[in-house]
Amino acid sequence: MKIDPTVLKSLPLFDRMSDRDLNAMLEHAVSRRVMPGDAVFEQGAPAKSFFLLLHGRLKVTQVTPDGQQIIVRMVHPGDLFGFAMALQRADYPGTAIAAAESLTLAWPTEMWSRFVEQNPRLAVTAMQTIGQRLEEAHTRIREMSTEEVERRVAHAVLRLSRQAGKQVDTGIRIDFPISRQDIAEMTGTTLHTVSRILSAWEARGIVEGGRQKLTICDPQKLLNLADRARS
Amino acid sequence: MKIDPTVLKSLPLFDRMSDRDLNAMLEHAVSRRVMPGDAVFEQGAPAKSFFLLLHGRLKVTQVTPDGQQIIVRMVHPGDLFGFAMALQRADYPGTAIAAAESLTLAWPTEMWSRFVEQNPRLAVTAMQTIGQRLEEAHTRIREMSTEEVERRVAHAVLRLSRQAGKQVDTGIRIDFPISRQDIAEMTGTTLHTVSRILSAWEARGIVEGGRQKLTICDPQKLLNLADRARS
DNA sequence: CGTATTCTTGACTTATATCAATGTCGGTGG
DNA sequence: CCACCGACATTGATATAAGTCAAGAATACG
Repeated sequence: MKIDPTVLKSLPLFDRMSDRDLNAMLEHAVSRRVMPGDAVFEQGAPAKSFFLLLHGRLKVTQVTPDGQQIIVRMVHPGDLFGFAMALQRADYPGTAIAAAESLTLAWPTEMWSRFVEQNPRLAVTAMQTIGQRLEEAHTRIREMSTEEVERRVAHAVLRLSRQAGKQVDTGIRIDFPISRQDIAEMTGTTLHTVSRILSAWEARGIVEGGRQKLTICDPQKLLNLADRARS
Repeated sequence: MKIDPTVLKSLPLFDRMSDRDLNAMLEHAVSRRVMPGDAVFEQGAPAKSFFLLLHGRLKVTQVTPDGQQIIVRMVHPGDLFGFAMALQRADYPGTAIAAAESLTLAWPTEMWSRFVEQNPRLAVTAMQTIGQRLEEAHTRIREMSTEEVERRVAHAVLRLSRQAGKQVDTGIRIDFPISRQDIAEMTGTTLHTVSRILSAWEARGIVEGGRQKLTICDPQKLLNLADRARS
């Protein structure tokens, strides 16, 4: 595998790791390019590997028994994903699909406990990562319990702009293709409602929409919507 | 501290630990009795300790900036709780309140990393614990996104009966005082709606209510409500 | 007992889903 | 290069689940 170790070194997850350990890890890694719409792994499949996203953007989805889909989270460059073994289960709880062309690094599941036991520091860092994810999940539960749809969408869009925002001339552009349906699945609503909300915002000059595109023109107004109730 | 090590030994979290390590941990532990309504720690307070619940029942709550409360999770005997340090934060993200008289064991936060580094096995187990919690959170998000209130309440009640159910003559009784308001805060709805739902179920012989009481008489019917949509 | 929670129930309102068209974009192939 | 197709988006009309408002009743507790 020809992966530049300095790329990994820049990630908080690995920055405390020695060069020797890092190279040992890379020895076992397999990289793979994933095209938009392709799955890295599927819900329910045996968890043969765990992954690191080097470049691109993934969405992790789950489908309910009756066929409804939700987006569990977005995976951004530098994120570990698909470590089902940490959850003590043999299969992946969700499906990881590329939203944009992506580059992943994969390790065999068996290596996880070896790496962790050899390198307790990695264990601590990994735990903090899951902890953060748990906190994000609680935030989402809190929002879904207490906020009406418009505020939830405002929060979701603001998060996206922080995690995947790219400065362009008219504002901050979400840097990967995202549909109304996607936003609906992230906030627990329908694409119709999202469409109406974004249309209203566009009329007020807060955002600029488009087919699988979204640009935030006035982050301040969006923050107001998200924080104070009923504007 | 006079705590019987065999009690801890029976918990999955500690069963692989040597007697020596276990005793070393207990050396630093402080036990405390908590009366119903009392808080073990408060949201936003500095995370001085992490805890283990030996006996009783706690609810972990969060309040939103505008004063609405939600129940993040219930803590059952044997559960670790309040380990904010794993989330890499210095304060508690929620408040832990005793629902019934409880007995907790507390360690100073600083000890966590020491224990973990001395005992990698503990790290792995702890990570699995957080992982399970993450999965529970995702389940809740999925339910809140796709299910109507009655099914969510059904799922919540079934979970309670699994985690805190006690066989009594008329069915399975939730073994701690729980109000309609509590169930509402666990499912993202209002106490009115919960009350109506429980009344309807009582009329159908599925449950038996009461002030801060709840008994499941017909788990099968409840499962039907939870699984199949619109009965 | 009386006082304070907790619970129930009815009437009304509203946010949001659902149903149903129609419009628009962007890529593919003729 | 244009035309067409499929995916995505918009928007109106209507339905409805669940929230809000408002009393009252039941239960526990001091």
